[in-house]
Amino acid sequence: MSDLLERLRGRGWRLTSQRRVVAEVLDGDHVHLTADEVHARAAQRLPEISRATAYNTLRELVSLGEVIEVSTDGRAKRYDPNAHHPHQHLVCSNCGTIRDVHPTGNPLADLPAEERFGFTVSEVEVTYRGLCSSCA
Amino acid sequence: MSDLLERLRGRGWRLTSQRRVVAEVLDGDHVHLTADEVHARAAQRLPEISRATAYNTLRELVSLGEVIEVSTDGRAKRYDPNAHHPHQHLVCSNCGTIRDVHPTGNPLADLPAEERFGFTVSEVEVTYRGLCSSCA
DNA sequence: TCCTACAATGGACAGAGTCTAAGTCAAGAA
DNA sequence: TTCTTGACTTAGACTCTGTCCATTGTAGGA
Repeated sequence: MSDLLERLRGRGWRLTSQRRVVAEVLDGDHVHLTADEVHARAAQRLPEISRATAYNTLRELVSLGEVIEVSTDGRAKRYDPNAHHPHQHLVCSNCGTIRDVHPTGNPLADLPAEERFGFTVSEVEVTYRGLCSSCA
Repeated sequence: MSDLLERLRGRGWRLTSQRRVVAEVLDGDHVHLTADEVHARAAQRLPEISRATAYNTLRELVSLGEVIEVSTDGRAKRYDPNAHHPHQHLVCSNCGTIRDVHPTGNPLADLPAEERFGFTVSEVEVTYRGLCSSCA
């Protein structure tokens, strides 16, 4: 994630302390925080940061392709910094824990032409659900 | 869908006019209405029906396994009455149109044991995204 | 150092969904 | 048929998530 800031600067992103802490909070594997969680953690380091700024920064990171927006439960969207390694998600139906997973196969190839209804299909999103070891 | 009411009665569901119109509204293929759309259509037939009742009835139909809850866009959840025929969804990224599709293959088998992190995986949800013929 | 365009703030607002207290009614009992 | 009662419905307040806007602040170039 440290090179994220480099990449952003390279794209002409104005680097502010707020944007820096938001980017820092989104560092690591299997990170899937909600916007409010991102804001709360950012506020631990930079108490003045506003909710709107957290939301704005997340939206920009998503549109820059640096972070993926995931909504696995119809509640708050979650933000996944693992945007440069294609993956899918495994979600615990009980506690909501999310893990990044890498299934084999290519689900796009599994959708026959007669099942495409004239759509130009470009993306597939797969969500596995079940119980994690703690909840089982 | 007409036998849905039979099944519900068989389960001891108290059959009210409100529940009947909600069930009737959810009839057909490729039906993916939001809760508010369900309420609006139900209200055309039964003007007094309240929003809370529409929400309650949908929640019950979901927990009875008669209707599937789908959230393809992080906005309002949609309700899919096609619960007894396993299928996945194809969504237009532009206009939001949803179609039921039937991919070949078994995505559950594509998740190797070492990628399951101790989870008991029971379900897979696949969402194909792209542009429909009108939006392309 | 100074400027200024871009970013941050905070509070109002909006959409989706839940909750509650009070009123109503379906369906079994008599 | 009428009565009774617990389940169902209602309206509106409330919560949660997210967006918008007018104002204030500041990063970074000249």
